[in-house]
Amino acid sequence: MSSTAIWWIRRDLRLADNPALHAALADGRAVIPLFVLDDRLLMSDKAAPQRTAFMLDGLRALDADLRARGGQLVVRYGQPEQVVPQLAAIYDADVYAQEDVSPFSRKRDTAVAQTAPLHLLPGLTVHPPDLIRKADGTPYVVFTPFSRAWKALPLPDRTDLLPVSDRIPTPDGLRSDPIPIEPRLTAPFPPGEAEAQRRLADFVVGGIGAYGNGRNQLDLNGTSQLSPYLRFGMLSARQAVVAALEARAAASTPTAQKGADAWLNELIWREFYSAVLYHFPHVLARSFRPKYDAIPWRNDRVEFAAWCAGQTGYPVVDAAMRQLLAMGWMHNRARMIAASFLVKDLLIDWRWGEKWLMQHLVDGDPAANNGGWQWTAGTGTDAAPYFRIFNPTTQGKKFDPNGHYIRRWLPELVLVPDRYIHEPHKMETAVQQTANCLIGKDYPAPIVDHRAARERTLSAYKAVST
DNA sequence: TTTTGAGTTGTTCGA
DNA sequence: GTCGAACAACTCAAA
Repeated sequence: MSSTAIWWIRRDLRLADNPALHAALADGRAVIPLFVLDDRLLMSDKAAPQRTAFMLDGLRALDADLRARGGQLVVRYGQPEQVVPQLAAIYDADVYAQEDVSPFSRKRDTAVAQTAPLHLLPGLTVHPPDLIRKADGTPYVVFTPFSRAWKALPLPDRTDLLPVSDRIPTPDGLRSDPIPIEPRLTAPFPPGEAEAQRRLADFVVGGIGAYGNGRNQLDLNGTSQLSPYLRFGMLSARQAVVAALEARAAASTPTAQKGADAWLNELIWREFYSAVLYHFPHVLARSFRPKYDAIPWRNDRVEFAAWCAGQTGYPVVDAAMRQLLAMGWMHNRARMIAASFLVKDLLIDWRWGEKWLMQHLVDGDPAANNGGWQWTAGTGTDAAPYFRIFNPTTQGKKFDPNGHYIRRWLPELVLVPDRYIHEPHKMETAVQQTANCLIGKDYPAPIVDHRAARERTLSAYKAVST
């Protein structure tokens, strides 16, 4: 056996609980921690500058962690199909990597495996996506039975988490290309494994107990905000699930138990949509259910631009879209409201919204993002019935009752009185002047009438669903 | 193979 | 203001 192995890093920017790194280190081998910067991904039309910047800074953090253990990160520009086999040949090294589910990754890995000894290991999800199947061998397409089957499999506990090695030696003399610098919105999500662990610990102590209801409230920080870290594997899915299970076991009140259960459920949704993409890769291009590809989308470019910019005249929708631009992240409830508005009020193809979010989300994950959009559009697995159309005003009143979320992201509405905060266009002229918010000038009137838009969508969907 | 119960996240209407 | 029913059937999972 060669004395060197390659740990090919993709979505596992961590040292702890890392099956690929663990396998590479077996038998005391030196390890080449390799990251290939692939222009096909960096320049893809679904790439996001914010996500790339988060990843690049995450690589810098990983490099520092490796150097503290006698190693270093090796970065190469190029295509893995060339870079990985070349390096493997030079060092006579086996290659270990965490298996991914996207069609791009699977095709790439199949190609690499032609010319390099590639070993794919689990870790993206707790249970490998092809493992959970119905009795007849076909994959689940409904969440609840999937989650039952998922929970029925052996679940990890703390002793299953792989430890970090003290020494991760890298052979001398390896060239590493410089990690590019991309401007990053600094505040919201400092990258790195240590930060991910801190946040997980904080959430388990301070947030998970109230997660059950708090996660839906737009004006609270009730979500875990761990998604960017899960996206790049700075936190492993297994670490998150262990934390959820432990929190559930330690819960002293029904509310706390409910909170832990709710978070575990969200993590299982992540596993579900990973499995859906694995088994049904066509969902990235088309509706899961083909009949919905016939919906006559209006695809009005002016309205799409208004949605992207947060200028629809529906405050909660606009706050959501501005939060996305400002943070590279959006509250989960806000994602549903904004998505429902695009698809069912504007009747714009869900793929347009899916792409826009991928272009801006730090946590943008093809499987979860696609699953969420197809759910909202009613075109996917276990999707919302098409007649379930969010009322943006009602949603705002319910989940942001005092307008704190709206005012945080829409400064032009700061002085609008509470009673108008969800419907600013109903202010009389005098109130507009007092609030320093003229409708049509400082803030738009609604670009569609919700009631009419709802009827329009119901008939469009009805026409294709029979 | 057939049957039966069930299915993330809502809204509107009318009593 | 609050409540239950209707929305519109359909597909899936499992017995």
